[in-house]
Amino acid sequence: MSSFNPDDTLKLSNQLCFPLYASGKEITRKYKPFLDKLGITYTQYIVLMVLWEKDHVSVKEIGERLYLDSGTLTPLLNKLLSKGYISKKSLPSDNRELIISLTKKGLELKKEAYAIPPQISREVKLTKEEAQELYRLLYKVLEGFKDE
Amino acid sequence: MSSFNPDDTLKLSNQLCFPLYASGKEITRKYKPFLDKLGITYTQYIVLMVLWEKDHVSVKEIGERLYLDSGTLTPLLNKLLSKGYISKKSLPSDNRELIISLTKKGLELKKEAYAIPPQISREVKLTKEEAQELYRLLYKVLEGFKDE
DNA sequence: ACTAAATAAATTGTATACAATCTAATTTTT
DNA sequence: AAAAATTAGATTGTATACAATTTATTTAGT
Repeated sequence: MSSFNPDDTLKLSNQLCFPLYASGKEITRKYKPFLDKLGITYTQYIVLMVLWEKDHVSVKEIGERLYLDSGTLTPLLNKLLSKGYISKKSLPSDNRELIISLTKKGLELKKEAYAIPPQISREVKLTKEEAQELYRLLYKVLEGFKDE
Repeated sequence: MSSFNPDDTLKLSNQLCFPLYASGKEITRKYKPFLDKLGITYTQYIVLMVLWEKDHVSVKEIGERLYLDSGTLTPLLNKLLSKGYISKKSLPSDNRELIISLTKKGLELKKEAYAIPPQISREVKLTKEEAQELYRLLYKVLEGFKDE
């Protein structure tokens, strides 16, 4: 019978946080070789994914979708702007809001991105059922964080 | 019957990568208020966790354990050094290796860290079974990445 | 023993992240 | 309507991350 040892709670192997942190970091690293070919980073890629799904959105909405704040998004959007993938214009009805839109070049990049997700999936060694369960649990964690 | 639409693969909601990335980011953010009280960051905390579990390890071993490279660890270890939590000395049998050890202050910090994991667990709205399954799946992802 | 290859950290350069603060614009209160 | 509160982005400062390169040391091959 093993009794409770407070030391155990501080072992990496007993923490959910560490594998979450590490797998998040490692999976984005897996994207790098593919995204390098497109000349964008992972964070730039997910910003474009938001826009590919729904064009003309505010910085605030992008941030809410991706859990990123303006300190990250402002310089990142400037990079996407200078690369010619997006354009900015302020919302006439509320000049505080900055609306981000895809340029033709930004929209065309989507075609090149199609091939990436299946290649990443292949590197994730999970069955379809496991991947679905992981997906469900991760969103449950994320949703749970929103409350407090 | 819905036919396959290549657009769907590029939706955030269809990607495992995004919730991995986001939950990793968000859970470390949850640690911040607790770690602020100790005056350390999340990455510094997991480096200390490695040392609390096994003292006197090389930079390389810390990096392997945490999936971090020297570009991240070197400046971070210098911060822990200047805060007085660790000491450095090179391995006599191989001067390339830098051995990191806890100071008394670094060891004592462990007592203050005990209380943190249970408080984070409380914010993760998963049942014990779900948390275990998530843990298993995340490590399966991480292990799968090691191969290639 | 001597050179080539390999290894461990440090360094350099680029790109996030995010808290905290600031600024401008809009809304709410009074 | 004027003042106060709120909101959206931008800015500032600190701390990761990591690829690529460099340096010092060690090991392997001849």
